[in-house]
Amino acid sequence: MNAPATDDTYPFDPASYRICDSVGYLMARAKGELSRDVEQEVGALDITHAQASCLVMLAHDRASTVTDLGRELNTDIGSVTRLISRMEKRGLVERQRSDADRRIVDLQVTPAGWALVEQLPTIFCRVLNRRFRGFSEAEVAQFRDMLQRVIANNSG
Amino acid sequence: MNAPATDDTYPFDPASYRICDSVGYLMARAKGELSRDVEQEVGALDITHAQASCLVMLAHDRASTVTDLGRELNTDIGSVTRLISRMEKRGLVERQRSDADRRIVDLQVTPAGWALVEQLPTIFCRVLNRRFRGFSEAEVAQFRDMLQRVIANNSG
DNA sequence: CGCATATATTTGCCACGACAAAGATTGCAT
DNA sequence: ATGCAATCTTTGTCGTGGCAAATATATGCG
Repeated sequence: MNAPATDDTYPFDPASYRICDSVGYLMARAKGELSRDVEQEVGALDITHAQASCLVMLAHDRASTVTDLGRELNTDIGSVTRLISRMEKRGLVERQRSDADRRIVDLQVTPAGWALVEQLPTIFCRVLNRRFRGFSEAEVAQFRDMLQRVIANNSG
Repeated sequence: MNAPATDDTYPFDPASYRICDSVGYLMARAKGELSRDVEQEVGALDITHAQASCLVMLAHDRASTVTDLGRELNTDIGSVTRLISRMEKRGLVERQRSDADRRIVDLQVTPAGWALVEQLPTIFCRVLNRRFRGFSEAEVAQFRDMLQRVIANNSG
């Protein structure tokens, strides 16, 4: 009962494909629920999920430029530029042209930004605890591992 | 070794939160990779991932109106309206106001749409087979099950 | 030095998703 | 039958993501 249908389509076969039980569909759905939850929670702080992620990355020194943010968050740099512009307008971050390399614009989280950053881990964990209710620690670890394997399978 | 760190923050704790190994981050990342792959593949047919999903839903009779599509794909109905308009302009679907209930607009896939639909399962499976390389069937089943549990955990 | 190449950022354009408001139609309750 | 609530669709507005072009700066090479 665990035998693959055919060899070179294992384990996914177009002939028996049903979108409703496709892992792809379920991934999109689960990620959508998680995102929606976070969006709602951070909405109380008047920011979006994307803005919250950037704030955390900047605050934890995982990024200091829009290019860094694009790489870490795996999103388009042009989008990040505009996202940062919106946050700058709201006084959450500041731009500063680098003297060492004048192509670079360094980003800093303002005190107003920090006030939000401090609340984010709590919010993220609240959402995760809700969504992963019923998961043992081992299951979460296994889930994380599977996600990393999916991410790693990126060539050919 | 399976004991939770603390009771009410189990298994996610803000104090030890690091975005880089957050399951939320990994979910977003993995889904992003999967989506990007599909986007690239269906791009050859000159449609987007969202359009492909709608076509499949309509073709497999899992939806016949924009409201159906919004519910099944878990996205905003207003977005679907515009998405269908773009597809209608391209001759992939047709709108027909229902006689039985004139509020309803029934959607049909045109022959041009069907020509694309027939190629989609193959494309989806190709992407999945690439991304889930190294997964046993049991692992895929387990992954699917976990995703469904995440999706089901939606109240409080 | 002068020039090609690479890097960092910004901007334009389009597609998409969320939210809210508006318009049309239906159905139910009084 | 009238009127009100519910339902279906569309549209406006905003934030975001992907792609490509434009700009500015840096670096390396002759």
